[in-house]
Amino acid sequence: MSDQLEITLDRSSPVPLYHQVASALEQAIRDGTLPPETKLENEIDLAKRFNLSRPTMRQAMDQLVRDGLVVRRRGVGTQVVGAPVRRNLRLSSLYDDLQTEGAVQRTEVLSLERVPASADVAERLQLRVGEEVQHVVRLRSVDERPLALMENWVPPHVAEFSRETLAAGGLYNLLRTAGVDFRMAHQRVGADVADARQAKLLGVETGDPLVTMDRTALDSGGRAVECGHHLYRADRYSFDTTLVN
Amino acid sequence: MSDQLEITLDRSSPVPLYHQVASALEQAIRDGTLPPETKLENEIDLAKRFNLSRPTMRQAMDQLVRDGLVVRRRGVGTQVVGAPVRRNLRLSSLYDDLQTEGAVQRTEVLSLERVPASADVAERLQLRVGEEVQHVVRLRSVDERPLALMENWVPPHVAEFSRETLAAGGLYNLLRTAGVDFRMAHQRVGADVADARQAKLLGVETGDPLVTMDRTALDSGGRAVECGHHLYRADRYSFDTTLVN
DNA sequence: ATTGTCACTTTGTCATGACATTCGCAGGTT
DNA sequence: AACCTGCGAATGTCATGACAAAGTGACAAT
Repeated sequence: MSDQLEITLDRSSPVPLYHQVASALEQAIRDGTLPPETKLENEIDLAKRFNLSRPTMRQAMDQLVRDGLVVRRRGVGTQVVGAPVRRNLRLSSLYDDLQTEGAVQRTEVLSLERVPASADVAERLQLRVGEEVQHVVRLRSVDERPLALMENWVPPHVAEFSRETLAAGGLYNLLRTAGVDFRMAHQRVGADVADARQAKLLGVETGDPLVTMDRTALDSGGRAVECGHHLYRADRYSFDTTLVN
Repeated sequence: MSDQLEITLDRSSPVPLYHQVASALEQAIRDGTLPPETKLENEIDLAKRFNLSRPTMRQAMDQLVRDGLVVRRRGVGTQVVGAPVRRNLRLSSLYDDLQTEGAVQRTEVLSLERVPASADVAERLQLRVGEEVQHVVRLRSVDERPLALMENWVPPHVAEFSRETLAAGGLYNLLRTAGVDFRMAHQRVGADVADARQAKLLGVETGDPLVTMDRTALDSGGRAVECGHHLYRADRYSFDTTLVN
């Protein structure tokens, strides 16, 4: 019921107050300071406690709700969810995801060339069929074990890159430093089985299951700047999501 | 740039204003009234036009951003995204998803029994291992072609059901009428290959790829009320998501 | 014992006002 | 011609205030 949370807010920081509060609460929930089923104080009192207005407090709670950490009920209050929460999918690309988990990863560029856009790629990137695009195939390994076979297409007017820069920083980082700022991605997850070539590269047997992911990334102008078709070893990767009403 | 949108708001309706506006705009975008790349009016003027306050207008825009329909840039404005947008994943269960698309579907209950909870199920439903749960296996077909093999577990204290009610309305509808109100679900999507039994039921060959989905649904109290392990034919089903910064 | 009513609490919705931050552009300076 | 500066425009953040709707529990009436 009551919580002796110690949250210090920095009003001069460029990071918004609602985000500071939400992050602090998220951490408190994840590290057990606020155990599952805990009933939080009401919004008004919480806002008062942190010297915030209620809209700001609500904005923080909204974020927690969207991330699947708490549940709100009108007339009742806000509770920490009962089931353990997995970390959610983000628009950060696999590279960041793994890096933050402290794993040692390596990316090998298998191929980098300019090709005419296929009908599928042209449609996803809003180009004309046959227009030239950069095509890169990479193999990503974690702890020296292959994990993902990634195929991506980028229009030349978005950015140009080389094998070296690609292997070093990950595609998204590279594009970001080239001035592209991602805002959004549409993503489709499915399944397939490995053919002989894919199996050899990924270190599995032909016919083993693979998770497929097709992603189209959009920049802040709403234009498609990159699309990709990725294959993951099904025994070592899956996609988590939280759905909220 | 300018838009001659005809949106009529019903201030006496129980559905919130921001939702009315967001739905109207979403439809305008999907049906082409607001084509891709269109620059919307600024928030202030839009709010004025609909006789709304700016926070309410912003709340509507927020929803469009989360659904991946528009992109906002500070100092610039709001644009409809350039790439075609697929409809997003919702907490509605497959039954509703397909029903709204007008397909003819049939659900066959293959098995319905009470079993002791396995370690995995117990953890997902926050029960003790060995505690009794209802276990149901269903085969869902669309247009007489099998699509999904679904295995679900529900604690007895949540709801009781029979083969008839299950086949009729879908699991989520059934639980809803039993007084359960879903708020949230955690979901993991992966891949596997069909074994002989699964292949026979789904009408594919042994070794064909399947999309796997493990979902745990929570009610408004944040307690787990249902979990499931589903298998979908990879050639006929996949999961779409929109990721937003 | 059941039902209905009422008060209270808490979240949901909406309005108004203010200032900060960022982007794009025009115009002037070097 | 290139660079810098300042201005306007648009979204981002935050505060205050108010009422609505829904759940909970106590109490009274049937």
